[in-house]
Amino acid sequence: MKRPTIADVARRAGVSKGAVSYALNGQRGVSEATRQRILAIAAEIGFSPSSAARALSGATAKAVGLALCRPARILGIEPFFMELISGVEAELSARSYALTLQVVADQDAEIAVYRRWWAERRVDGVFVCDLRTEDRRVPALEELQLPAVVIGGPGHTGSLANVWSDEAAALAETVEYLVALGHRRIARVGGLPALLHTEIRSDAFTEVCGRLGLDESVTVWSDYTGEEGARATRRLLSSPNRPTAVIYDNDVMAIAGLSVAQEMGLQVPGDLSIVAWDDSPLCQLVHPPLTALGRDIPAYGAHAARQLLRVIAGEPTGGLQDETAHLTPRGSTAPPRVR
Amino acid sequence: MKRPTIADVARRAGVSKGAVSYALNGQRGVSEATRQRILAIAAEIGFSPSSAARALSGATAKAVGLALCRPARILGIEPFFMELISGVEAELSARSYALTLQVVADQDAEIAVYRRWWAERRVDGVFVCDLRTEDRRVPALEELQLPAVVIGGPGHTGSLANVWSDEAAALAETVEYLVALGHRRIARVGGLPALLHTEIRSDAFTEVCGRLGLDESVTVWSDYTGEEGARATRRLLSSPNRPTAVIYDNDVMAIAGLSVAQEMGLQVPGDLSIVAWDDSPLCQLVHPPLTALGRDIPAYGAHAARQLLRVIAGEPTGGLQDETAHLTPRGSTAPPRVR
DNA sequence: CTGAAAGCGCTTACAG
DNA sequence: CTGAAAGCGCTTACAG
Repeated sequence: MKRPTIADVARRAGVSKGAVSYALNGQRGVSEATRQRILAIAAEIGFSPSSAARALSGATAKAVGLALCRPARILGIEPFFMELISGVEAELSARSYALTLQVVADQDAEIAVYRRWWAERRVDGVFVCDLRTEDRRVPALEELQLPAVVIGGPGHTGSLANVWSDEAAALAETVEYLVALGHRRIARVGGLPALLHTEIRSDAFTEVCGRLGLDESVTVWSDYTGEEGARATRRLLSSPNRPTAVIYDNDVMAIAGLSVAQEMGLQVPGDLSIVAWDDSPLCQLVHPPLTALGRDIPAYGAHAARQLLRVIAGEPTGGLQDETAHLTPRGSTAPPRVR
Repeated sequence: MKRPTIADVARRAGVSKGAVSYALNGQRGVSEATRQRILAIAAEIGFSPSSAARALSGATAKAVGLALCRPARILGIEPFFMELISGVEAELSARSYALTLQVVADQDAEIAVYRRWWAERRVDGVFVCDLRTEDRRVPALEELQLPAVVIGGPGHTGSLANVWSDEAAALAETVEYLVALGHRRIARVGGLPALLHTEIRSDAFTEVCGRLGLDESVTVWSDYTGEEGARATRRLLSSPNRPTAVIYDNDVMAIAGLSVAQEMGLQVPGDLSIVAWDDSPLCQLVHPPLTALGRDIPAYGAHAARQLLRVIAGEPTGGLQDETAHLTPRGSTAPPRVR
């Protein structure tokens, strides 16, 4: 089946190829009546302009890129990324932009992908996830002048636009809630320490614990996997002065932690309260359902996409603060049982 | 920063653009020494051929498409898709192919996306997921002559190539294992009935239960969500002659089912054995860990990608059978407690 | 083995 | 408001 070209449309409409181009792109240069006739013919013969030809003529590629730097099993189990992608996609496809996805092994590979995409003119811009405090991707993208939006922050984004959520405030709210329930020994199982948002949460945890005089608070580090979350929980619950509440940096580790508590014969929430960051349907699958910090991740992705299209269009764009995660109390938190 | 073009490389190397093209694409027409010199210069100035120009010149777009027809929250919670994508991606990027992702609302929208991709020459081929018994996408793709690989089957794929796994055998093995443990009343919580693989599993379930004389077997339908899985489980466990074992069509429903059993005061596995399809890290997060049917999903994706590249290359390609899921017994299955 | 040239299908100044 | 034409950066027959 031969694909229709702009020449086919022009011939049928009895106009020049230029006129068809103007009509399709909503440019002035054709009368409204002609435009309508051209659009009708294009629809009739199923014409869509070749993205290659369009990109080559200096117009945009109508595609943006997302590189993900996580192993397959983590990508699979974390609902976060797929929800983010869904939201990004919804916004992009409404504007006829395609999303190009690439899984990379490390930052160097990711930067190489950006360079290739740029050289190939394959994308008009990119999203940057999992920002680090010293992130080499930021200067690399600045040097390429490839439009980019960082999904994260605030801070450490150089001259790049970003969308972010106030993680410090969400963490403080959580600790205050646990203290209000009567907890004093609160632990936190953190995610990868190299990630900026982990650092932001850690600093906030230290700050709020200091402010509230919780001198037995402790943070242990993990990597977002269930295995590590379970191990960290075992360590915490084996200490002589074990915590009465644990805040986990993601849902997967929280569920693993719940399982460990049950395995060690502890009642949740009687002996141990559990809070999960990243509220997802997973949190309501377990028994008891987990108290969790959640926000609308597809919307976050949609906002990032809108922001990136703005950068690509050359509009002035800076940082955009998204909603702060809110706490949904469920069965996994309660006042500590007196021992 | 100006992007280097093939002309820049040609000028530096003192050869024609054609020679550079031949050198880059491994074609005959340049001496080996010249080829090496050209490649070195290309690497030095960071040249990658414009994908747009390349696609326009009749070469391939070096991109393939994947349309996903599931709502955001299901995509997020099912590890299957992200693991599949990881595997697809690994294979594609090794061959310098990009993956274009689009989330669609229904089959009509998906077909429209295929038509647009085809008209735009945006992709060289596509993957088809979630095959149905009467699937309109198959004739649509045949008509477009857009290279495609169905991830699913066997059967109902028309003239399209496919990769598939023997779900019937895996189901039979599971039922036989439960019967060997002493179970006679086995129930199944199925996924969406419109999907071919659900039908294949259902037919296999009926067949094996008939063969083994399990006349109290029952299947209830669900939609892969935890909510529906929980509801189906409540219904099953409330019946006077409740099953002693339940097989779930995905991990999420199985975890929800475990939670419902615990909530109803039943011991797992003493009062109820549970088997999950789609073994994923989730199955090991809960207590007890779930006996599950698993296989290597990233590898499945990689095989699908290799198959699609073969179709694109015009090589003869038919159906490719992937490994059959195998049962990993864990703590959620045991002989039924005598009542 | 190498070079000059046509052509892919668009967009966009430039004339009319 | 419309048409003819150049040009984007490649690939690939066609001559030499």
